[in-house]
Amino acid sequence: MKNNLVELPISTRDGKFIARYSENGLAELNFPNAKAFVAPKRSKGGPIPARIKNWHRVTETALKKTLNGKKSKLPPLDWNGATEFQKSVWRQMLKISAGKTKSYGEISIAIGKPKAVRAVGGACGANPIPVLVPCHRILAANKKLGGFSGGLDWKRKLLATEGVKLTSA
DNA sequence: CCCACAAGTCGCT
DNA sequence: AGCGACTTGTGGG
Repeated sequence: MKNNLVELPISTRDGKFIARYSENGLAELNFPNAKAFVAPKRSKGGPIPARIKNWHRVTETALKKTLNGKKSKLPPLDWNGATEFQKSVWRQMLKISAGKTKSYGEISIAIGKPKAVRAVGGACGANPIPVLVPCHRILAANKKLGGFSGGLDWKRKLLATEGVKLTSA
């Protein structure tokens, strides 16, 4: 498997995100995780293909708008290697509009496997593109916050920005 | 209210 | 093959 991903930073008021692009589109987006943060080494000397620059521009706009609770056009997403199950889950998440939420249970029903709630949680955690693929809009059954692999702080902040009310916790 | 348990699916060891 | 993961519903103390 070739790992020719191009890394590009995106500076926002919430920190610097790292976007990774493959030949097919946006493959990964990372939170400005202060600790595990590694300075992006943009494709060793190689020039960045024009289409990637173009995607990056779209990604940057989309990310900033999303951080402001607005929806926006997304760049092509490269779900390379993902299983059909995961893609189904992520597709459902993309349908959630800003300010709205769904539960893991609702997602599992939407993909025709009402009992696969736990698997949905797993797929969520495996989501390589947080924020743009709104895994943060997925709440536990009774509108509880649930968990978030990118850090609960982010989930809270993102939901607060979108005006979502949480039942508790 | 809090704890324990089981169930469907994926990915890592 | 076994276990944990961003869960959920049920049962008991």
